[in-house]
Amino acid sequence: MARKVTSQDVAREAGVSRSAVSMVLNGRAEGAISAVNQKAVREAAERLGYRPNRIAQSLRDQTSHTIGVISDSIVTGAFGGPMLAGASVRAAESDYVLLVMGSDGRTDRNAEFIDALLARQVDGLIYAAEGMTAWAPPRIFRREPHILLNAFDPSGGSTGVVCDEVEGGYRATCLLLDAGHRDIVALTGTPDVEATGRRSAGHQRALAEAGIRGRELVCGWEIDRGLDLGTRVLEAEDRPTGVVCANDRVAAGVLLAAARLGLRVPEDVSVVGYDDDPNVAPQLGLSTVGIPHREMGVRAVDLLLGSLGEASLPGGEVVVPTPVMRRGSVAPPSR
Amino acid sequence: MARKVTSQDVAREAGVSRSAVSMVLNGRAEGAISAVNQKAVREAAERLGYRPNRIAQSLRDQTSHTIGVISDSIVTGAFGGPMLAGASVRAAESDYVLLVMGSDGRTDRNAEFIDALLARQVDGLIYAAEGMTAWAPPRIFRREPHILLNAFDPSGGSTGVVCDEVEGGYRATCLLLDAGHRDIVALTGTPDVEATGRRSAGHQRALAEAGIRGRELVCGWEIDRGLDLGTRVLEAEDRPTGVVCANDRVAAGVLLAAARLGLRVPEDVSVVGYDDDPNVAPQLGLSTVGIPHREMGVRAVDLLLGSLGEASLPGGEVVVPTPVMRRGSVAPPSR
DNA sequence: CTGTTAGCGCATTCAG
DNA sequence: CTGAATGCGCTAACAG
Repeated sequence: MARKVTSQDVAREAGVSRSAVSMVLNGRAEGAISAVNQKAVREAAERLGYRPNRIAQSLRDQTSHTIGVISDSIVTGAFGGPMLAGASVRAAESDYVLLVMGSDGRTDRNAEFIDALLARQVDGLIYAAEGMTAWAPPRIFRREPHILLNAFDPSGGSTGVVCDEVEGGYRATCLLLDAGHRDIVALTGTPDVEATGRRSAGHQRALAEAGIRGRELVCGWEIDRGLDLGTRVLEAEDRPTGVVCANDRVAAGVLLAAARLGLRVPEDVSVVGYDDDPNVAPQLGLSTVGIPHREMGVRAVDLLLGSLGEASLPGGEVVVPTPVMRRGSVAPPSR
Repeated sequence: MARKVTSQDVAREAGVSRSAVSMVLNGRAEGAISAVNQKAVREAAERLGYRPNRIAQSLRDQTSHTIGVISDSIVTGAFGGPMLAGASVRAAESDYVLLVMGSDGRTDRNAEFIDALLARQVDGLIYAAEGMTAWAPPRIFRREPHILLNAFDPSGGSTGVVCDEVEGGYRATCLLLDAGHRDIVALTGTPDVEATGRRSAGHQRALAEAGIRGRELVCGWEIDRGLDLGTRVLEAEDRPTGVVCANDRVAAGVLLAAARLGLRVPEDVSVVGYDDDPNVAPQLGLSTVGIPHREMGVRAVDLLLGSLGEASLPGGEVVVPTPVMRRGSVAPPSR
């Protein structure tokens, strides 16, 4: 921290007192400071490039205008970014700033991180996860205003902003159903991930409403798994007319499998992804269900900031809707 | 900021003065405070859960132990994350914390962000970019200790941490050359991106050393472009035996194209990617050149922190080497 | 209308 | 060995 200009400097330059400077610059001058002096203060501040020291303000006001973000994974994949961006921009709008600590996998360091954040007097805490996770906030975390982002408290005590995975699973399947498909295979993610079960529930509901039974195969999350299982499913006797995938990367794998087998998409088989992965879905023309990461980040900061004022958070899950993206990978079945 | 326990509270609890507390907790107690009192202080601090208020410390020490990170894009893609993670972890090691502001594309807000950061008395500034970019730091930025991450100052005045793109392009091509390929096509990125030219230079050098001429086709960065150009290149009369791609997504597109054309990889054609994209390359078994994002983040913080002490930054580019990843997508040519 | 004072929490003098 | 005093930069209350 180099030598900075203080309100004292401005006061001297303008020939007034420090409190006069403070009042003028904080809009508390009306009916208190003469117009000439107000002008003098403003000009002096401008000339000197005065910027109030927020550290000093924080100490005095007992509020740091700072939110601590902690995560063991946000900083790893493609989705943490937009979430952070949403949070950062929303925070900036309210003149807040994000203090970010990411351990990139070492969850054992979380306690240490929370400590560092609290020592810096953050006004609130966000725990953010890359993929939807159950996370039980430790007591030290719960004692501060806090919210979970893309995570939920299994005990339901803390509030978590998540997207509507059940509805998402439902909508993904409807993409196929609405086009007339009756023979559908779902390539699901791994059961260790919470979202897998929820999407599956939505999927089953959609199937039930249509009065048909589908097949679910545990696949995983990566493109090579999509290639493997996609190949197996598409070269079988009972080849389905539509495939819903765990995510867009898996769907890309299925596209690859179809290509190798000489099958056209969507003429011979329709494919639906999940995530609306910005690196995959638009380029491949994948119909998919999006996860509004950015919006979730905005929402979390919104709620957290709100809870700083009065309304305390209700607990449980705040559900953000999942948008359906219709692109070219779905068509009516040919048989 | 809820009611917090202060050093005053600890002093009262331990029955000593505030200065005694300060000395004990800062290791300045030897030969100054009696052992009994030292113990009393430590226990009282523990019991009360005392955590020194870093805002107050900052005000006093004139150093916030905080680094401002600003970016218009880091928060968007898959690579900003690891960079941030490296930076965050390295900073934490030195008891620093990252204040992150990402505009997610709105570069016009940078000035506003820098202001917010400076008002918070950050000790240093990092400008981070998702993909290597030229960025001329504004004066207000240059006045503080600063460094660019995955970016460089066209004027060379400021220091930027970048990876060795020329060498990367060289190595990518060598992957093919070393396997015996003599008929190579390069699918390059768009010329607006600095990395494109650098990789191309390395590519040409490798070709020249091998005494052969290759073909370069401007392709772009997305999987659909790889599919398009891959198809065109692979179905042509003069089909090459090896293809080097702008990145792993393009390579995935080429793989798709090969599959559709009934060509096997690597038997019929070898493919090399770039980036070592964690979502693509390992799963597809892509031989590729990695970009050490995490390491770059570490390096930037390292240098910045170092420059806070004494040694000022040299200016120009600090180049981090690019690792070669050999996987299964390259084999000797069949003809 | 303006200037002075006090105190946010801390670490460092300097007297005792 | 310890306690009181000082100042970091700011704003609100209060006295002039």
